Amino acid sequence: MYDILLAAYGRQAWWPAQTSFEVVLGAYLTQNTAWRGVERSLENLRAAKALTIEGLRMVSVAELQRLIRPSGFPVRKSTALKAFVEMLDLEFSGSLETLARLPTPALRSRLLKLPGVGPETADAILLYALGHSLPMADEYLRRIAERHRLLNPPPLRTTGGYNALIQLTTHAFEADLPADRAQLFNEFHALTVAVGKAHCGRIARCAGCPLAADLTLNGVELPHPAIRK
DNA sequence: CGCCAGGCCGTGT
DNA sequence: ACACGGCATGGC
Repeated sequence: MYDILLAAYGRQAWWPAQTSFEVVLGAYLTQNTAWRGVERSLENLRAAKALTIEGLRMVSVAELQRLIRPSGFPVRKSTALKAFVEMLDLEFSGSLETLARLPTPALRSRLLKLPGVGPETADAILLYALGHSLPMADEYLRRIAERHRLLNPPPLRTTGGYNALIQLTTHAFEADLPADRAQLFNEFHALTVAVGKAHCGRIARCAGCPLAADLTLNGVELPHPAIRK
């Protein structure tokens, strides 16, 4: 599946951001939101000099809500972002580098305690902003696993479903060297989003999907119907 | 106009 | 643990 997607879409060079902190902001803002809107919010933040830790610390919540409006849920997301900066200031001397020094399991646990941070946001921050090597999943991978019957029972939109997808990805890359795995996890998720945006929405658009024709598991070809869920 | 988007949270069972 | 509805905005 990795090879098929890489051949179809090429290297994705994720995460699309200039700084690690910008990755964090994007990870929050893209929750259940089209990336286009996130780009507009990030532009607003950039223009307001609020794209840095210091900048975000200084901006008022009301102003922050106005700036991130294009990516939706302004009340929840502004509160969550302020909480992230507060944690950074109180526990990690306001430094992402300090935060990144925690061992992966402790760091993940800490992130999950933050308001507005669930499994996907935590793992995106770990993998793309803090340089930790770990597999991650998202709604697109969940749909792919469901529609191509990669898991039995099919993964649900719950913590259990998310963990099942993480295990599946871990096993799939088991044979690869640890040094390569970070890059493979990085690229695989980016490719998942690439195919997801094109073909794996709530309503599947199978026409032209590189997975629909080629993906086989245990010798069984796995085209999927345009189911809706 | 209706449906959708790179989730997460509170409540009820 | 899981089901379900709410959270908000802009694009198509």
